[in-house]
Amino acid sequence: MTQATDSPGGTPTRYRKRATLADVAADLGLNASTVSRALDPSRNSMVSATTRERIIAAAERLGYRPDIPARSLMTGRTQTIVAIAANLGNPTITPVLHGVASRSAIEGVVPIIAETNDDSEVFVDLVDHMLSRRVDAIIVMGARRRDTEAIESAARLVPVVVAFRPLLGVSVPVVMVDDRKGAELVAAHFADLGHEAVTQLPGPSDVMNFVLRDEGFTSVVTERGLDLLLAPGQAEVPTFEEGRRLMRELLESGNPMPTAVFAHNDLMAIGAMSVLEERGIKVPDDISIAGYNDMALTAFLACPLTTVRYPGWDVGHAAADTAIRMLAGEENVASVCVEPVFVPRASTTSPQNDKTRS
Amino acid sequence: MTQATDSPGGTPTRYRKRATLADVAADLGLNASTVSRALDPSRNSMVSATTRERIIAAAERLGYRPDIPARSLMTGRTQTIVAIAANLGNPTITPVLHGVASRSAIEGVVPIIAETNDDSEVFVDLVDHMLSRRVDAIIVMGARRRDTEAIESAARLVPVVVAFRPLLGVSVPVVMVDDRKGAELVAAHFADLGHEAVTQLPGPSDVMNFVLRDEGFTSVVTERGLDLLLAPGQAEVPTFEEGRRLMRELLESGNPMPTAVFAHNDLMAIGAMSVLEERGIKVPDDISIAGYNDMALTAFLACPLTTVRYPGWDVGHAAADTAIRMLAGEENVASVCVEPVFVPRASTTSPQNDKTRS
DNA sequence: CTGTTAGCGCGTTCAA
DNA sequence: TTGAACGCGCTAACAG
Repeated sequence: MTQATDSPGGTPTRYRKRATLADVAADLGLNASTVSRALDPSRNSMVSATTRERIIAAAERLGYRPDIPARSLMTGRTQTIVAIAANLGNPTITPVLHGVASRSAIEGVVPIIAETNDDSEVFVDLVDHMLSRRVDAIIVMGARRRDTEAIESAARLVPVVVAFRPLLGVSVPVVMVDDRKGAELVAAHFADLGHEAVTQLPGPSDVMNFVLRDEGFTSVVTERGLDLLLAPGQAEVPTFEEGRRLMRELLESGNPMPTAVFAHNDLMAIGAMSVLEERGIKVPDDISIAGYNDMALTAFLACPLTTVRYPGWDVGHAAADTAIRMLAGEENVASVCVEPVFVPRASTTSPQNDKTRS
Repeated sequence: MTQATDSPGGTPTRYRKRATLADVAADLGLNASTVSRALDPSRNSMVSATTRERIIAAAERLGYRPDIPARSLMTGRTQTIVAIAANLGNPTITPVLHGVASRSAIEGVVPIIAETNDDSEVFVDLVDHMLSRRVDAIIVMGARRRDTEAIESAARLVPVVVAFRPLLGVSVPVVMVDDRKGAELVAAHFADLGHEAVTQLPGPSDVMNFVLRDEGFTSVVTERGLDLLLAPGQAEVPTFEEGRRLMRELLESGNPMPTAVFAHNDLMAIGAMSVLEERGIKVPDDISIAGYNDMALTAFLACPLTTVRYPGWDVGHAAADTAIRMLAGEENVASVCVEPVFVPRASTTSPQNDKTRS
């Protein structure tokens, strides 16, 4: 069986050719148009009940399947939207994709999921490729500031929605969580617990989420009269490793130590805690730590993490909904802002004593 | 701006029409075929260098993008493969998708990611839909036993690869991790630690992974002469909640208690540990727990989890590679089996005393 | 109700 | 080296 025999000389065709409308029509001595009409729910009333049934039976028998790319050539729609993420390894993205898929399914639209690895060059190529595929709409979930131009450019051809990572000053609808509010809740929590010197481990400032978290945290900390100690730097990428690095730098800076630290996401928080544990510094007794996102399992860590729940599913659902409404021709579709939820756990408590080292 | 004005009565066309080959050709007083040739790297040698450059410049200027669906009508290829997962919420799937994307990118193939929610009806519909979209290949990552027929049927039309969740007796290549081996390593670890009475919290038996884990664990436990206590039942779905349920049932069964438990995945293991903690039973002192998959963060749990690393990226990469090779016409493409890695952590230790309750 | 014709955008084939 | 004609599978528009 090393040689296929069904085509004399060329590439062996091991796969069955699919039946077309013409095949079904020929089988019944009908015209392809009639078959097309009989098989389309919105037009099958133009076909007599008897021939319609014959057609349906024949289509079934011959294993007919509509050819969506061919159809899209006429209709201009591919029934496809694409969600472009920065990194599928980010657990926070999963519920967002889930929400997108859920809303799309209702419309018979299929989401394509693509990944940029946070590389702007990849982003531009990917958008270009997706336009070539004639996707009906694009949901940009991995935007950085420098991607604005590419987004505006794509938005002249198809509906584009920015979600997950917001972007300011962009002319397309944005679906986001109120990260400023989420960070404000963390700061208020620190203040309520009686902390007086706090700091943050900031994420990269070209991702708007982290800018908003910074702003929200800073504003409430200032308002409540706490000391906002200088951050030890900024993460290049918001990962476990970078959380470790920033916490190490904080400890080794020789600056006054805070009694509470807001890490801009859970992974960084966990990285920070791992450094503290290595050095015998107790969380939350010696230092309180809060994260952001409420990743899976943060409730089951050695020290369950105080964090802010990121309602990813809702974001994805709203993003797909927005795209689909634009696709339907709705004008001036509004941006959407979803509320985060503060989740206090064991990693934060009142300051135990004044061993703030100088 | 509530009314678009560029089309008299119909739907407002707010989006720019894309340029076609014919547009570029007309702009230059050339024929579309020439433009087509000039823009295809494999045929542009048939065009004089000067006109080629004029064409490339004009295409750029007019914003020409190839229309992939239209092209697929001629070539029969859509440059698309689909990965069908049971549940994107499963963190173990993410690296697999990552691997698929990574291998596909090399080929210019774009992976579509779809989700069945472990519903066989959805699975069948989805496969049907993807065949309608003329995807070039299908990677089935969420197969249950009852899906075999649908898989075989699809495999007559396009290359199909089963991955992640293996399926036995299927005529298509399977890319899997040696779960039997992984479970054997867990059992051997228990035996080496001196445990004498062990059991497992099994996942659903219509997912082959769990059958293999059961077989591997059972065989080594028997071989090494340990008591294999009756499992408290079987999880409907391999989740945190089901892990809790099984552990509760084990504790309340009145049967002799094991000193070590193998949960068929990490989520179930963590669920089980949460029940033990509630009841004041210490892990690993009173009871050892092992999981499977090495999910993110399992190293940072209250009690870091002994587990088996699931090399998801490799599985995804190999699955895409297999699909692409089939697509290239390669015959009798072989199945692939990737080796798991045992990861001992703090949740397992030697039995501390004989407080096995009767 | 059904058939005919045309064309979506592209690549292929044959001619020039 | 370039052009013209055709057809992929489908739907839209018009005839009958």
